[in-house]
Amino acid sequence: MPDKDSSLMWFRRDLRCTDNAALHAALSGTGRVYCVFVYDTEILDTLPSRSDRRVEFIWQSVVELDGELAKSGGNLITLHGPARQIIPALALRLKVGAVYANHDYEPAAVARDSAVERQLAAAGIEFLTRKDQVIFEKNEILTQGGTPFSVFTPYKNAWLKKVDDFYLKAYPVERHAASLARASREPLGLALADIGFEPAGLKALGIAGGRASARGLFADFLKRIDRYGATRDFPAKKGPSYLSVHLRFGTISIRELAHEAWIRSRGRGGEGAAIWLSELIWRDFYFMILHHHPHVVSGAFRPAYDAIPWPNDQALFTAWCEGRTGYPIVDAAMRQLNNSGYMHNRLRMIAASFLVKDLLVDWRWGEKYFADRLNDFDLAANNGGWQWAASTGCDAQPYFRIFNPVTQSEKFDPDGTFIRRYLPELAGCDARHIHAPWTMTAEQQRAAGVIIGEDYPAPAVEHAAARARVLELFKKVRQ
DNA sequence: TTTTGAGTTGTTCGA
DNA sequence: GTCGAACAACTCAAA
Repeated sequence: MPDKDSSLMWFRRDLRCTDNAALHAALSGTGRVYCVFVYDTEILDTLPSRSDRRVEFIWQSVVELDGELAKSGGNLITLHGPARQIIPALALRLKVGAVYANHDYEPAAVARDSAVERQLAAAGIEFLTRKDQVIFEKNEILTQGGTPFSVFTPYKNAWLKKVDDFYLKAYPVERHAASLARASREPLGLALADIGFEPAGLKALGIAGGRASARGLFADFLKRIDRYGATRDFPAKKGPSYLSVHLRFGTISIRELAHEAWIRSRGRGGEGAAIWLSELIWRDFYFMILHHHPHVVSGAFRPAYDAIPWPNDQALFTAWCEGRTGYPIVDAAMRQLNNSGYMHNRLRMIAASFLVKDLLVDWRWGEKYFADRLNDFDLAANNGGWQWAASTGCDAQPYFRIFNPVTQSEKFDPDGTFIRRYLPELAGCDARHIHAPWTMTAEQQRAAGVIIGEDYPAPAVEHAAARARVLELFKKVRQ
């Protein structure tokens, strides 16, 4: 029989023991609380490589989390296998009365949690879940008609109207930490090799999992948050918070970030904080969209757009993936992604727009490529971003709004600093030509030390012609 | 129910 | 170089 006096906290994408809703709920009960993290093979088996930056990040965060729990006398049971079987089995073995976890909104996770809940229920064990990774979820922000929003701005206005200290306050986990229970660590140790993965070089990239790293990034960002609005669009500048990967795995709490941004946004000079808060609201928005419209995982938010006959030229797609389209801003962006697992937000828009509207490749190909490589990959945000860029999503940009990769480059990397960082072959180009190096004369190319077509590719497509082609493609669907 | 105003991030053209 | 309009109509949200 389950022991009503103990429970199990199941960590997933909430790898911290401060300000954690489900952990707080578990510790607020009467009994002992065991903690577990499962390296879920149903997820890990889908990864393209055994050397994955996300897995290394999770591993580092898990090790840190175990250390934090140990300070209060607990520890983290770490297991490897299919979570939907492991969690019910562990709950039975520990004889707990309840399993606690935080909500996950991805369709596959929802299905997994339903399966776990059914198995637990059959054994008389409760499965208790909490909202944790967003400020407002599901149906908390609705139109006056009681329906979910599908346009961002009115959603954001309603969000800002509703938010207050109550929704932004931290869950005081520390107060109850004495209830943490210690469990034997068998059968799995804590090494990355134990789950069949190798280090992926995070340290060399200056990335580290865990809450301490997240806190450091946040403190640094707060020093420049006032300038966020003016700097965020320039990939060569240190504008963004770089917290996305930490938000993805929950090594920092969204409440902690949103609370600080909200307070500052209402103060003097709070414009930067207000813009950043908007980005956090976008995050809530896309989780809400995914909850209400799970079909976006496989197709367009507006199904009519699934009829677009994308030519899907494999060679063009490969050139895009490898950063050799001949458009420097696109190629530099893709090499940043390939080298580091990160891509600046402005560049995500430029690269996505280019793949879809210049190379005429199905947005889902690009979505998948990003999903496999982004350290901060999140299904809801990545899907929303791609559908926005492809003009197939809710509140997407209009189909005729097509980024010009040269204009964008001139505007947001005016002196070519970012391009030179990732395309050393173009380092000798002057700021006037680096955005469109094919416009250099043969003599200029020799002077710059780069021959177009040899040292750096000629443009894969001509933008003006590509623009006309994609407008035609959309025209067919609209008729 | 009907009407009205508005909509993340742009580009191009012509004056 | 700078500016406004057109792009092309549509859907959403609120009055």
